[in-house]
Amino acid sequence: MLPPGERIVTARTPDTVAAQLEQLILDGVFRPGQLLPSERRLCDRLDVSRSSLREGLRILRSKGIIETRQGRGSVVAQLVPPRDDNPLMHLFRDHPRTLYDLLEVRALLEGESARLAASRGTPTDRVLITRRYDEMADYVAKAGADSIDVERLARLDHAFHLAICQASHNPVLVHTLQSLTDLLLSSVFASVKHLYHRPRSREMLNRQHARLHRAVIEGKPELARRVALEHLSSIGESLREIDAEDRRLERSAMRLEEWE
Amino acid sequence: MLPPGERIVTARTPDTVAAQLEQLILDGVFRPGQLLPSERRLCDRLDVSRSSLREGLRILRSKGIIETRQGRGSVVAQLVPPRDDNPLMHLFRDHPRTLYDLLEVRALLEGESARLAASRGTPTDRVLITRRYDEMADYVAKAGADSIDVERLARLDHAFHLAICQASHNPVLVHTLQSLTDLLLSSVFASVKHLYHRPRSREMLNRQHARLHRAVIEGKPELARRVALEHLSSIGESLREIDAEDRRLERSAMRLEEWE
DNA sequence: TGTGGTGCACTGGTCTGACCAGTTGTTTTG
DNA sequence: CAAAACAACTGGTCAGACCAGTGCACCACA
Repeated sequence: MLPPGERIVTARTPDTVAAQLEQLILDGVFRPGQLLPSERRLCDRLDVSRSSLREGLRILRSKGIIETRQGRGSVVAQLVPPRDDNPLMHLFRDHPRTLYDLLEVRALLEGESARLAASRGTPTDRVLITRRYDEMADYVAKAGADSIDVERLARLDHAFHLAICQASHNPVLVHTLQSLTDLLLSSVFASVKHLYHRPRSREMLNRQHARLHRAVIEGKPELARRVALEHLSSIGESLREIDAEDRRLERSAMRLEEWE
Repeated sequence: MLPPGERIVTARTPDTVAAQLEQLILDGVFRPGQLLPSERRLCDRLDVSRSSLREGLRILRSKGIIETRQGRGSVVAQLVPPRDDNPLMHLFRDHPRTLYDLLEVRALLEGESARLAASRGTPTDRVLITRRYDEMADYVAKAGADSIDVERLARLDHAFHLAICQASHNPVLVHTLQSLTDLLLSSVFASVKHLYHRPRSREMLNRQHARLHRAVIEGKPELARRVALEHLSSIGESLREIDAEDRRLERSAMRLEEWE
């Protein structure tokens, strides 16, 4: 019996081809700028068909490891593809205030996304949005107030908002909002978790989600936008409150340390 | 548009296959979680050999856009960002329709940025904005209509908008807008250039810049926002005109009905 | 003695058709 | 009725052919 979720799969030929060539490049056998052997030669050498070899090369090409020109051959790329560590991460480290700037931008985008979803959303979109909403509402209703799995709730919450955004039918909007959300979660997930822990905040979120869901489903663009804006701005306020409390705790902890 | 220094090369079959399938996914013809038609069927439909089609699928697979299992088929991936770098960046490139989605989001952000600049901008901000505006206006006035260096004008234009955005005092907004602008310029710089080449568009841009500048400097947030929105939407219209004039409607050949 | 054209031997790009190997639903069989 | 066998898909791989660019050696002409 195989472990659930994990699936043993025989390594595909193109993947092993790519891995072997990558290793050769790492080992310095093929150096940057150097011309690789021709495809036919590589087939012989690695003992695979040309189709599989070509798919393997395709993998390396889309990683930016080699560059290919017809009639010429494939060369090992000179530059390592640029890394994308997000410059905003640094901002968060040094300036907590950035969190509220982030919420400001997210509010703008969430608002527009809700507005577009209400005006452009297809029946299919509405079914999906409602499904996400029900999953979230059901979980909140069924789980006792104490036994709530905050991580799971956060995922359901996120899925709901994502469904709305996708109904806007603007991939750029989806992507931009997604990356801001990732940024938010990766930097201050701990704070966001507190939102779900406090009964008062949780009830507020529930009410707002219900209103947002209704506005979108009933096709009321301006209302949807306004509700989304309020939603985000009250999240901001709650985070401010939590922040203020944390500070108080921190101060008292510091005072405690001084005496120990 | 190709990155500078890149040769113009006839589009390879697997690349166009990947681009076509990406477009269909973006259009919602194939939705996340859905099973794609089988490779043989896709070959027939796209009129390419199975080898080329498979290389095309390989491209999508290495971008994380589809997942494939032997004997089962290929499904559109559920999760959008499984990768460390921005996978959708690839998806956006070379898809003309996405351009207008991009402009839609940019309009939203530019509008808010102008509004905030008008309401939060400090005297220093206004001096800087005015300086950028004057540089741009002076250049347009001095240069004869024929002898305009479009690249330089585009830089001045961009600097003006950036100054306004920075006056919003929201680093997240600056960063988000900046990255969308980069995406825009790197993908369709050629089209954008045309805007400056046409006297009619250029005069329109000048007028709108003047009005935007005035609204921000005089501290009229709502006016500034509205002017910025109009600015972006008329850019969109002009690009649509250029696109329509320029060429090829053949892209709409493949649409939903054919796949059902 | 250059020098420009021409051809050939490479390179990758694409197509065809065959067979192997998993998956899944149906049919047969105990 | 359940389990085994089958059939009809799916993707995975292979071999061989031909097309299309590239670059170099060679040769004829100035």
